[in-house]
Amino acid sequence: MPDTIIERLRAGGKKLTKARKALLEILVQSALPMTAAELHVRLRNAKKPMDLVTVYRNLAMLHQLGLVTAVGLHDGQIRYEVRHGRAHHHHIQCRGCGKIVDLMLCPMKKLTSLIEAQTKFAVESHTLEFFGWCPQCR
Amino acid sequence: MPDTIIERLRAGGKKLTKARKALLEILVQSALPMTAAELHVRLRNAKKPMDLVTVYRNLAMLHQLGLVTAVGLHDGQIRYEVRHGRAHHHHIQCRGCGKIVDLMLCPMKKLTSLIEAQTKFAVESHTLEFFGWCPQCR
DNA sequence: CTCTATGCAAATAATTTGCAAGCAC
DNA sequence: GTGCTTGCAAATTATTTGCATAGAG
Repeated sequence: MPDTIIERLRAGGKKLTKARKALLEILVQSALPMTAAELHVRLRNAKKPMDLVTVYRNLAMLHQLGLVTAVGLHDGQIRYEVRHGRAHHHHIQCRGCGKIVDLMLCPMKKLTSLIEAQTKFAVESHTLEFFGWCPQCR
Repeated sequence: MPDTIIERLRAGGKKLTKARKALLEILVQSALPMTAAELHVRLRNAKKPMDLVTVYRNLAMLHQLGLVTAVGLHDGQIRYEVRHGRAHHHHIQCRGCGKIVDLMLCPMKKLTSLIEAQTKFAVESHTLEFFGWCPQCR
């Protein structure tokens, strides 16, 4: 778990509790974005049970500090993944089995300024997700 | 309300009830994607009240027929907009007031084939949403 | 007349809030 | 010790399901 995450927690006035450390460890090791419920189960399996409510609160806090990214795939659940130390990227999810795969590309850079000129919005972030059928499901 | 929407309803074995017609009229006239709750209120205001449950069922049905598109902006609600007769596009939403603006652009065409080659997925659709601050809120 | 559509009640699922006790610093 | 954290219970919000009646074709 990179030191900077802990530093940025502290910079935000947050404490590194045992529970929080366990959650961060799982999240850092996960290659793919996870839901609160998934984290809840993984914490229980790791013998570090944490109330689901606390998982939600920690994810919201980490999101506010900008340490995790919220990923909204269209199954009605919000997933989170650690942002620190990872290149900005997007995902593709299989319509059949729900599998998620990282896409290490993002063509949005140039578009952002175009959109800012067009709408006068100050663009802060974007989401880009693909949906389709994985090799096993098609 | 374009005839083709009604034709495609019928082609799907669906009936054009008064309630459904009122819902479609509001949805067609709306420039921006709407939630089930918003539609419920608008129908009530238009003196064509429809149970919220029925709104959900109609939106799900229209989505299955491919007549509406689901837009997932990150505030925990699904919005729908009529797809028929509109160019494929995306949205930007203000972090402050929640305002949504259409973006008439989509740079995904070339990317799709790149992603299909990279992941072996058959890409079916994608979502692309921007978030930022509108002129009034920044 | 047949089958879909609707309303109402109730059930789920995801997420949030209130409050008292616990732990990090 | 002081204030952020956590767990537990309960409340909210979004959405879905069951069932009997109403309406379209």
